[in-house]
Amino acid sequence: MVEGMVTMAGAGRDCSIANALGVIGERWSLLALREVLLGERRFDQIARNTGASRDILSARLRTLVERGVLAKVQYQERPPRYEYIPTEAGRALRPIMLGLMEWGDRYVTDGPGPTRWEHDCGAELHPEMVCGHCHAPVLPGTTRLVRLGQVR
Amino acid sequence: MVEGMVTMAGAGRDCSIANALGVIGERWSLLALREVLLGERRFDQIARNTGASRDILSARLRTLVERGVLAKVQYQERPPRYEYIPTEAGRALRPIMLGLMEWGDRYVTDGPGPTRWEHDCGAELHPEMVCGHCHAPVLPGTTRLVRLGQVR
DNA sequence: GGTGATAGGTTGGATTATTGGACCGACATC
DNA sequence: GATGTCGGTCCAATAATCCAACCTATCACC
Repeated sequence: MVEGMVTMAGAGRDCSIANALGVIGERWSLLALREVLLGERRFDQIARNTGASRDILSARLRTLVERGVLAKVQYQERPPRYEYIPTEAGRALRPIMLGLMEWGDRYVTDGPGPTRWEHDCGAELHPEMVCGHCHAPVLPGTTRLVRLGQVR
Repeated sequence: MVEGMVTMAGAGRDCSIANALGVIGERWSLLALREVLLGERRFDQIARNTGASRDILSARLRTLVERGVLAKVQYQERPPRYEYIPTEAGRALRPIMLGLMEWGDRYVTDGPGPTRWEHDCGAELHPEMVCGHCHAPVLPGTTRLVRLGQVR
């Protein structure tokens, strides 16, 4: 009844990746969020643009609201109409979406990427992950594991 | 028989995020990849550390190999034993995993993150997404949509 | 020779999730 | 009055997932 993904917390490594996926890892969740971040905030439009069936989308939006990724706001009375807007946590997923897009463009999608962004600097956007402190790229050899979550 | 996720390509917006999720978006796929990137490359160990059931994990690893994210390499004969190692595409997902970890630490996990990394510069790793060209942070107001995938 | 451990799965049966489509109430517009 | 929009819910059929048990093969030990 709750959500299947929740059972995931019961075993495996204690890990924020697993915890994050417990919130946004179910099918359609990220695609719904993609639409909201693109500015599509109405149920019907999100349904059309993702291809999700309406009842699953309804369930996903509900969990995303419960978990604080989206907020559901009434924008008119009579008849009551709602829109979904991203919370701070939702907006914080934007870099991850762009990272996924970059990865998909490079390793999955044939031909040029169907969606393209330009940065303020004028260049086509190809995001890169850097250390928040020294701003050097985060490459495999440049990090050291300090502490690892235990397997429960 | 193929994979449920594949049907996703049939509708919705033409989008590399959706395409990427078609490869790595199923449950357990990213957690299996997490273990491989942490250096756990044997089936039993991945099963224990993720908490996935063995048959599902077996299916997920097979798709990840088919799709070029992992490679399955025999490391001994008699009895034949295999290990899973990341391909270039798999290693390219490391920044996304770190981004997910950062997001989970901040918005989902209670208390301090269970897993922590240190960068070469000496600081605890808090990755950040920047423009690959000018190296400025990718903030919501600093990008412009040039082209958007069509809804099919 | 027998027992147990390790490795990498497969099989079966029960439980859940997902799907597409139909349907609904409250309007608004033609 | 008919049709359309919006934000969903409900339904039956299908598909995926889960867990436990089992299997094959080898090695180590006694």
